[in-house]
Amino acid sequence: MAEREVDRSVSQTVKAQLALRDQILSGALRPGERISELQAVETTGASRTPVRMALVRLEEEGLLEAIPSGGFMVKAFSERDISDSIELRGTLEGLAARFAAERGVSARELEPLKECLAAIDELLGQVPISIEAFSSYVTLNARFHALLTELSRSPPLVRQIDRASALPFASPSGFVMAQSALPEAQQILIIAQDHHRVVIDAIENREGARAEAIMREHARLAVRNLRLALRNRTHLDLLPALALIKTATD
Amino acid sequence: MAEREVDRSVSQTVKAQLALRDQILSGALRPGERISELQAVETTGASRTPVRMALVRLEEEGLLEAIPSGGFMVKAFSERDISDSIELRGTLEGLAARFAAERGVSARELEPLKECLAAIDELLGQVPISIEAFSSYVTLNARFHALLTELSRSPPLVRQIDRASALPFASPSGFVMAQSALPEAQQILIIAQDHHRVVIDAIENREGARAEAIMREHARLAVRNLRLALRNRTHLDLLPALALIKTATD
DNA sequence: TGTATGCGTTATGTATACAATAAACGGAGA
DNA sequence: TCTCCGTTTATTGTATACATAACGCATACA
Repeated sequence: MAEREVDRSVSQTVKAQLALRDQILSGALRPGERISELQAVETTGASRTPVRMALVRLEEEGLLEAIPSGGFMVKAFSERDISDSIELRGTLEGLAARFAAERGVSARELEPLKECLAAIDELLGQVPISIEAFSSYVTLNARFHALLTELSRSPPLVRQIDRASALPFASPSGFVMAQSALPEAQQILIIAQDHHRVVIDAIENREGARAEAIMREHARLAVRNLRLALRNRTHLDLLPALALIKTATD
Repeated sequence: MAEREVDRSVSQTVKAQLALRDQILSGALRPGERISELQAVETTGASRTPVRMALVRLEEEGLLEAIPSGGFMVKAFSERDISDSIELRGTLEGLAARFAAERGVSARELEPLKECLAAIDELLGQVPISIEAFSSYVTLNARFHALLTELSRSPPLVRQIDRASALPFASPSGFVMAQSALPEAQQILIIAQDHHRVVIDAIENREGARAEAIMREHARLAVRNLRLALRNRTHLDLLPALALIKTATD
């Protein structure tokens, strides 16, 4: 046996999955590129079995695509794939918000969301917003969306929203990051924050339709601004942007 | 090596996945039950590696749940999980219908859908509907929904809808089957068929909002009737019903 | 010169052996 | 008799060997 350094604190499968995801998101593996198992074994430090398990998981996650003749390749996404994914996610979050409103949420359950809201308000108070504050915003925003999703009390829906977020740009953190280069960034964040406030209000008042509508609008804002960001920075390759997101959210 | 009968026409992984799914859907493996790899190896005829791959895929599919200490168990679903999944699916199909309407669909692309429609009309002409005709209906209905989904021209959305259908009752075939025991079954099918007709019309006339609304209504009909079916047959355990569906759709 | 065929190389699919961990059982002590 | 701890056993996680199929290259023939 090769003197492989084995880290026992985490399973080899998980280790391999994280390592490979990193490689994909960082652009080390380019879209369309075939992934060699042996190469993956070398770069991840795991052996072939866990590597294969990781590859299967990443395929189900949507980052990889099975090649009919065998093996996997990194999936390539068009701009439209990504904007569709954002809208898709918004639709699901809309459903979650409606469920929350219709099923009722206690004041106690809304507390953490309001804390998020307040924390974001504080960040947005700074003009102009610093890069560190922006990074905090990304984290808080992701937390807000996760908490909101949970309010639906619907495990299948929560699961589906998690899956829909696999495409990184579809995540709330993702689109926000894409906008960060724009001078209008702060205005966008202020509008998004208003959406957050409205959805909470709608849920408190048990207005399901309103809660749903605002989340869908929230996603449409994201799509519009993704388009804007891509237009303003024509050189912005999606993949490096993904790497940026990863750094910011970790 | 044991004299294992190896079927080379299909990969062992796929074979194991199909076999295990059958076991879950047929009720041979009950919800909450832990799946033993060794047992799965015996029942599927594949060896441990492909069995494990199949287990990972089924987990991602939502039929299995990973046990923290290792291994997998069959996931259990509440009635609400299932009705939520149906509504979830309806929401996604609504988005697909809207995309189709907004993005435009040629008459040629609508042709197969209209053929489906006509074939279903013919089946519904019989009063009362026979069990064989009902079985054909289930197949045609599933085909209609699949074709409709494709019209969205959005790979991420198609993928997500496929995933949402993993919970068998969430599939159009599923809920229909659950209703089959009811005397009102035929009336329900007639209403559903009307929905199908309306969504085609809306797409043809590029009325995105109307196309979306009718698909969501379609799902709500399904939820109402699932509830009704479950109430009328209190002894109806969900799992045996799944077995019924499987038989009908194969 | 272009194409087709065959062989060799390489990578994937599969099987199984080994290691490590968690559960179950039994025994001993309070 | 109940509880706690140790041992045993079973099951999962990992590694690797083997089989098989695909790809590429080279050579020969048209």
